[in-house]
Amino acid sequence: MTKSVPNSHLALQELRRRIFEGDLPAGSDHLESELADQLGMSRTPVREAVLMLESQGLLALRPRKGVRILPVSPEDMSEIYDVLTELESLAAGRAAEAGYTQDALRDLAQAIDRMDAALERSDLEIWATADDHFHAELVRIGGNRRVMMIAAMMTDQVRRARNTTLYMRPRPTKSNSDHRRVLDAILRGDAHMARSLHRAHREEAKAIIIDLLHKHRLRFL
Amino acid sequence: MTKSVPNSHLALQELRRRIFEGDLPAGSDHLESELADQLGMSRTPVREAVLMLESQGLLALRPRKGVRILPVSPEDMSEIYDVLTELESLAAGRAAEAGYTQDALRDLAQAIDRMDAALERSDLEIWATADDHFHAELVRIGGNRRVMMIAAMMTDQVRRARNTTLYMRPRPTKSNSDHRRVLDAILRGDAHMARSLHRAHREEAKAIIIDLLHKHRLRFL
DNA sequence: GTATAATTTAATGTATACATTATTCAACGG
DNA sequence: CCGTTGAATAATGTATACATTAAATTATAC
Repeated sequence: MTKSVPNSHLALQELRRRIFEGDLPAGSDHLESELADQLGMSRTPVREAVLMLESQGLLALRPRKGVRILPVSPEDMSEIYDVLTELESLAAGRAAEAGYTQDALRDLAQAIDRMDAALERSDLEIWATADDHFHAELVRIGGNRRVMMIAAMMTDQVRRARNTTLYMRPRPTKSNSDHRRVLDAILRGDAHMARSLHRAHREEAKAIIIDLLHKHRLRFL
Repeated sequence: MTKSVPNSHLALQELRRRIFEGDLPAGSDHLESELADQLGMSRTPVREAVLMLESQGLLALRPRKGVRILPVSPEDMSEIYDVLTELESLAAGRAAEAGYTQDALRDLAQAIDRMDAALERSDLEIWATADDHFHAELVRIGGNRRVMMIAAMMTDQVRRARNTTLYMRPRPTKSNSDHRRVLDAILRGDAHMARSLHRAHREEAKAIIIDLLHKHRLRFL
């Protein structure tokens, strides 16, 4: 028995994958009919997927010119990191106030452990995956569904850029100790400390990335 | 010559209007075909509009049951106000850093004046419109397009609820003096002060509204 | 009378044909 | 030769017909 998953949903997934993996490069244009052909379905579900992706800021519909996969400029990165800084800090504070048990925070702790281990082996891919997980989980336990949704959206928008800069930046050892201190503050229920620690963490990350983009003259990704 | 505005765009506008004005009440269900009939167009553009509205959090698609106009619960209000608090405070700080001239801030100042005048006459509708304008303009001069988009989305989600609570809450005189102090901090270029003043302003507003909802046993709006 | 299975129904999901319109390219006039 | 106009073109926007499928309803067995 084949479970019924709508084509529009498949199109959404597949287009997202192609954007993140670079099969649809930043700045490239594509006709609805081309995409439909490639995905083996009609324009209708593709169009629906494209509308979703537009509202998520991953591409732009340019009438008569096709859909453009949106590049991410340094200014975009700055905007996105600013939003993430504010909302994740809020989440960190709220998580601290919520009084989670150590057990409920195990997922966070394990993500940090994976980051440490990955860093030992200099496996930046694994490190990045665990880092993403840490931030997503932090936002989740913050308990605000809208913050979750917005943070996921912002993270998606920088995903490609992140892959590019990952191997340029210095080894993120400081990042790991930051994470531990944030987790510790949450465990102790120190909301103010969790907030400000995480804010500082994000602001540093932003500064490093933006600096990197300028140094390497990366006008967009 | 007839200006060419796509039906899907008309549908979006008109559905938004009907949601905000209560023609499509919170919690009500509607079939795509009904909406299409009412709007005098086929299902296709209506469907596209509905997908947009779903991604903006105004309605939910419930397969086989029609689209549901999403009610806003006190928990939703709390989430939304938290997001607005963080992002508008960021905007206030950034606006202060940007070093705007008095002239560039005229729009903000005028909005405050309109609020004062409206309050004199106890015209809460006008006051609310000017208040919306103040917050939107504040976010605009904050210079982060993503913050603008998110703030607009959150504001849309509480628009209906706001209309309901507007006449329940005490006269927002404190609100006006808050606004003046925020504007003053921005003018002086005091980012830290602008941030914390606006944060306090929003946190107070949140507390008042949430309290009101509980007192009046308003489980959703 | 109740529970289960089969059938009907009604709504969405999808394909396709068509309408509309911005762009392109060519013809024409200056 | 350049600019303007107008037809051709190609893409999106829209309507509609159809396929699919979850829900409702009926029929049937126990």
